[in-house]
Amino acid sequence: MEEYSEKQLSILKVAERLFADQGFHGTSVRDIAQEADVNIAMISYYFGSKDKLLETIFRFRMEASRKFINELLENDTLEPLDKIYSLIDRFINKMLGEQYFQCIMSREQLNSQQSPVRDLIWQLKGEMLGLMQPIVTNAQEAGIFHKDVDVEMLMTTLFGTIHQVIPAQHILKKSAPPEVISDEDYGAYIRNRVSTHLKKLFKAILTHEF
Amino acid sequence: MEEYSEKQLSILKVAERLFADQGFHGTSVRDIAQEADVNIAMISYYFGSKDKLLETIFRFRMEASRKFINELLENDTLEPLDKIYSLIDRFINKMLGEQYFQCIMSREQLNSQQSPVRDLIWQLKGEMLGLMQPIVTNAQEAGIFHKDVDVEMLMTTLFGTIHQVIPAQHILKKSAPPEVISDEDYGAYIRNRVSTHLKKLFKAILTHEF
DNA sequence: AACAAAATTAAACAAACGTTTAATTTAAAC
DNA sequence: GTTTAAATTAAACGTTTGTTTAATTTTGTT
Repeated sequence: MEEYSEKQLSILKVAERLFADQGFHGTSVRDIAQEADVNIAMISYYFGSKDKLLETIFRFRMEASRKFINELLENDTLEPLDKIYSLIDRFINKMLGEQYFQCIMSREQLNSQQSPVRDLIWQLKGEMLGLMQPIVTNAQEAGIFHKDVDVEMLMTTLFGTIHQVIPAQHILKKSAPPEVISDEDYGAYIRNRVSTHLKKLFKAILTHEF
Repeated sequence: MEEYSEKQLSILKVAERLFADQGFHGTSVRDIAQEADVNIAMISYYFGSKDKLLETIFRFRMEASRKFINELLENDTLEPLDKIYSLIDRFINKMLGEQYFQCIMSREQLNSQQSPVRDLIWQLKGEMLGLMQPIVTNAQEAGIFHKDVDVEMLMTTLFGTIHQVIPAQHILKKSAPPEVISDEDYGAYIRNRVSTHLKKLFKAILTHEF
């Protein structure tokens, strides 16, 4: 909807990184202003307050997530399992492509007192579930997937695994083959590793004979 | 090692809850002092500083986790899959039994700059992996489990799923049968649901024919 | 009872916080 | 070129922050 100037975007970008690295309360508006190379007052001037700044980051990313979800709905020709595979890969790419924001989400979803940000998070998660649920259900009714699968928990595993991968990358990195050197190589290595793992996991539980 | 007085324990308990609910920087020592019904100065007097207080909480819980790991090592008579099942259940009980602390861990592991607390977290995670790795590897060599399983990622899924369940409980609650009313009922319901899900998941990926 | 050590308190500390003010510069419109 | 609005600044605002001080109370020991 709204558009942001370069200066506003640079504030949003810096704030997102710092909130991710140090937490919302661990980051001061002076930190943000300094790293974004703007006057402190500009943050209130543009966004109203520090809280509103966080909210802006969320609305900004969430809008993109909505688009993302709608795009996923258009994969209607694939078979159920391939749909799931496609969904997994897109989720991984999306979430690992905006790791700073995902860090903020990981943090904010833990806050006990409700807030606009908290509501946005669970709203989005609901929509994600609403995306996956019918794919699985349809395949279950068609006899392709098993009946006794807890889709809500499967979604939890999907989110949880990726969210756990983000801070664990420096550990997972150690198992990478020696030819993985550059940051790009490394990003591709992680994506592939998570993708392979999750696809196996989902295929196994959705189609395995018990 | 050290023992703590009732007053100290009450501070630790309150601080753990508040850190979990509002984050470390989102909680003031005045908040803690007030809820624990002690003078503000007592926190510095007992623990040195707010940072040291957090570190104390971590050392306190980690010591228990070490014991927990060592107990797990004694299940040597079970078959591989049952070992895994036992491990899953114990992890769930342990982690859902100290949800406040797990919230703090979820948050702290995201911090980019290293700290004593951060080191402790990854140290413990390494030990957890060292616990699971040989169980799977032995079973793989015995031909009971599949070869192509990424144990490190499996551990990531285990942690990630449970860590994701903690803040998602108010959502997962909605699917509970009507006879689940009390907090205890509800705790048991969640534990069982997560347990069932993770066991299916692990069994499927470890023993499924691809 | 007298003393020493530990525990507890209210008050004060400087530093950092988010936000606002009022003055100034830049840009746009006429 | 003048006028008006928007953007930008440095400085100050009043709180709140974590921590310390110094005085007092409690506790334990002889």
